[in-house]
Amino acid sequence: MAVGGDEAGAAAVAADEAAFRAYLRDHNLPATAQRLAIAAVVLGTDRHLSAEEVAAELRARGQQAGTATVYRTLEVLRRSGLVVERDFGEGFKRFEAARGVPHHEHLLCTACGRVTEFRDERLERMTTLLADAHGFVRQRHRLVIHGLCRDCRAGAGAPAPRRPSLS
Amino acid sequence: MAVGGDEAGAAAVAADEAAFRAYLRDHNLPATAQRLAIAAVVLGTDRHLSAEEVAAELRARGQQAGTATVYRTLEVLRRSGLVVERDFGEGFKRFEAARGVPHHEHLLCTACGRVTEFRDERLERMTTLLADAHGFVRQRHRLVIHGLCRDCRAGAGAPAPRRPSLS
DNA sequence: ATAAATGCAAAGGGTTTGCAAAGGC
DNA sequence: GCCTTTGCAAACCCTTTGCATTTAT
Repeated sequence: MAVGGDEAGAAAVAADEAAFRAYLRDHNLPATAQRLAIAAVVLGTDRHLSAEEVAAELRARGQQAGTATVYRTLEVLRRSGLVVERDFGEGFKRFEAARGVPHHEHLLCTACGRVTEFRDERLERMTTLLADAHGFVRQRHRLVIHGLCRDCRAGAGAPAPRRPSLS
Repeated sequence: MAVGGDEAGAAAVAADEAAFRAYLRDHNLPATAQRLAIAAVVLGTDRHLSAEEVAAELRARGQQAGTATVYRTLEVLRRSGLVVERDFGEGFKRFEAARGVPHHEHLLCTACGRVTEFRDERLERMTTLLADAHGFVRQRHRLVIHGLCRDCRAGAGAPAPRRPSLS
């Protein structure tokens, strides 16, 4: 199962990888082969990968890194702002290339696990109003809609596998 | 730190506890002292308690129960429909008395951890439309707004403790 | 009396950490 | 060469499970 390739704009990926190198340099952090490999995996896909999936993809590329290194590097990527950590209540975390997107919501297919993103201004405004109505000053919010994606809705009889193709 | 008391309508709590006894009877499950004590704690508060907090409150009431029993009973309560399980991405789960509320959103104070609930019909409809716009059939959704509650907004200089009073 | 729940402790999954060895800069 | 990272394994947290004992009915 190869991750990456032309899923995400090749140019954008290259730019993100360069930004990560710059971040490492600016913070006097060694640019090790493992760090760059892990960054390439996470920044090179549109998917929301778990730590375990990142490690598996590294292995698939013949670039293996220890579990601890994977977690530590994901934390560095998170601090750099290039990667965002997500928790969909699955019992583990997922990591997503930030791509400079300010904020977006998630649609999660309950059959195949596919994650789709979207952005909606009205929702943005509405959450501010809702918070205000209850005496809160809104800082951020998080919406996840669970449902059936187009594909799974069609083949309702035989639900798609939990690990979908990369579309 | 005493949980319960008059936070939730005393009558409603009594009704829920009776409903739990009925559930146990109907399913041929023994109504043990531990089960009733745990039910009393969770059903008797409006707060969203973690398993550990439930155990602590039991101890505070001199009614102690083993960790495994707490988890097992929380699962029984969940299956009975009287309690709902929540995951706020804190690394553990919280349990909330269902109170027959169909669905609601959460406001989470980032300073003191207080959880406030609210319901909004427009949001309900909007999520259906949003899902539809992306080819999904909406099943359910989950919105958490993070922000500062009224109290923490006021005393901004000295953030309130992570474990707030039961107000 | 019987079948189930309890409690303890051990196992479990995901994640973090301590420390000797390896490797950037 | 100095300082950081790596990798392994142990530790960690929350939760679940196995099993002998206790308990509700």
